[in-house]
Amino acid sequence: MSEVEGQREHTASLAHRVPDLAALELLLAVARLGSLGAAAREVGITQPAASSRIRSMERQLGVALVDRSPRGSRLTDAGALVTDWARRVVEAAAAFDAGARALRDRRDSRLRVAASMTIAEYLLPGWLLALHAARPDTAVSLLAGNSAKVAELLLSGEADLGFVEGLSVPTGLDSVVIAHDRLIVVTAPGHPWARRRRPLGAEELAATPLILRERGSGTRQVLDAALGGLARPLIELSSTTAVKASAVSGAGPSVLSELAVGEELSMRRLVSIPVEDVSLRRDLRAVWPKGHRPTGPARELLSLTRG
Amino acid sequence: MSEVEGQREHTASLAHRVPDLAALELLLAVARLGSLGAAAREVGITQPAASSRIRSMERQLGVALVDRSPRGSRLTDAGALVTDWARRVVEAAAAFDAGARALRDRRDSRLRVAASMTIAEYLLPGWLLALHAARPDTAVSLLAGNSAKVAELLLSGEADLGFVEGLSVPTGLDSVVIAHDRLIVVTAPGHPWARRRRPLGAEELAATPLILRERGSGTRQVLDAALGGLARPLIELSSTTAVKASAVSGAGPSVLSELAVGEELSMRRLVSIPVEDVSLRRDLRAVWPKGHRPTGPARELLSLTRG
DNA sequence: CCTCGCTCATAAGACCAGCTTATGCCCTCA
DNA sequence: TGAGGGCATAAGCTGGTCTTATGAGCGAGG
Repeated sequence: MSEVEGQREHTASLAHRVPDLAALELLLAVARLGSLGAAAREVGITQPAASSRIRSMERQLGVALVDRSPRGSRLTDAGALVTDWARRVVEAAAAFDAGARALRDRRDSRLRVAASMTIAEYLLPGWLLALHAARPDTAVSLLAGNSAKVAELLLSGEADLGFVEGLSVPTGLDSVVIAHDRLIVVTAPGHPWARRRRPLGAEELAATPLILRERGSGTRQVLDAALGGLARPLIELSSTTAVKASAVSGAGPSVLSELAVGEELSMRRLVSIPVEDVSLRRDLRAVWPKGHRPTGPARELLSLTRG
Repeated sequence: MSEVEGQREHTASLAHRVPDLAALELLLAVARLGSLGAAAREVGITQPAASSRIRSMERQLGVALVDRSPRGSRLTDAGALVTDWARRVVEAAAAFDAGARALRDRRDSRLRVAASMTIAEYLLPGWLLALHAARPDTAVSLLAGNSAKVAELLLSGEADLGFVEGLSVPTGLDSVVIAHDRLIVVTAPGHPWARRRRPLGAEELAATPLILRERGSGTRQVLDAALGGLARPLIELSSTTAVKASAVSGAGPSVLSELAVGEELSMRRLVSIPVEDVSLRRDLRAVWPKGHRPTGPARELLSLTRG
């Protein structure tokens, strides 16, 4: 039966083929410390547990990862590669954790951040990790919403620092531009546009039905403004995620923040279509109540975002 | 040691705070399908199992993720954010899986790829995912080594397509440049260089002891060539990973491929120091035995890498 | 030369997390 | 008003993973 099982590999989910996070962290510890036992101590398990965990990982992957010797363990070549790929997974998990933590500690945190969706999704976890590295004892809480909501939270004193993307700064707030974002036209690699030689024109873009966020979203506002209110929806979806999934599946072209599609582009699940004559840049701004310059942890976070 | 180690007191490891991959995949399925039951069917478990898994995830994170109603489940605002962060983790896991799979199927694969370490670590998993999307039935195997090893594998017929980074093309091979890589100078954010106004000059770089890979590595070769063989090592380490860890911990400045430090830069664990008068670009090339133009799956993979 | 100290491996048993099956309630739609 | 889809709860089982206890290889130092 177990040979038949091999055929089902396609259907088995990732979770069955990828070691769990604890195992990946253990592998990183082994790589760094050069010994199973030392790695075991670091992650708080016994040496036999570590030995068995690494061994079952090697079985699962079908590759020898470490060279064990009576005076330590070193990574094999394959192990070095696997460790590096594992590090990416662990880093993504650390970002997840930083975000989730901020989301949970809604109440009594020292630094309460309000951010628009795109920024909260794609940039904030990284900033939080950096902040944690610089000031480990700063507890951050996160509230997400659109620009109006961010302004409201700041003005009512429920948030200390805000981040918005969009064309204008809400009244009553001071701001500084911390980065730029560009909306880009994307399609699945199979779409005819993916093979175009010449950039897309504004009229052609406006004339083509697109997969879009709903009216009122920041992304949609910028696009409508750039095209003069003309964007034709093929489908309207209520989350960036849903829009991406739809575009990846080949339903049609879409316009999305470049922040949102970085991974998809680098993995070639989506391709970017050059556009001319359309300005799809927008500013990302940090904002705070007029006159109340950020201080303390807010200032610290702000300084981290200006890279 | 990393300072993270010091504060292990109540900071349980990531694995205890981040749901496992199966749970994250389930969450993605719920987001996509709008129902716990449907998501459960998709990932091959029963509805109560899914319900309980999501619930324990909400407990673990301390945040409500889905609004359950008698006619389905929708993500809460926080749930939408968490789902997006979860997607990053799952994508990293997918890249891990693609790489590991290629590493395992060393033998009878239809496409045998030989790649230098940097490319194998940072670029290949993404390409493999893209290839898998385009040609799901292509089995790929991966052999990693330095340029000479790649050339040897190609010439002896043990590999169909190779990827190398470096200054020259091994003899006997044809090549095409598929991308460029740049070596960049990085330090921990606390280093004095991080606050420089003016770019670093070549002499200053050559005069400063750096954290480096060992002599003979591709990275080191390029740096030595650019500086005229003058690079002064502060520490010499045998893996990119070790160099990065050392730089992050603040041991000193280092010179690394921008491919290797993307995450560190975006998370601000490292900062990039501008340099002038030094050419640290290098070509990344696909290579194959002279005369034998890639065909079939090799050609397919090649076309994916030229984005 | 022997013993200590480090390494890793193996075996046996305990434990706990998560699954399945079996139900029940709620809501909507025909 | 009954059918169907949606979610929650309860009880029991299974399996993986941990721990403790032990053995064996290798190197350094008295």
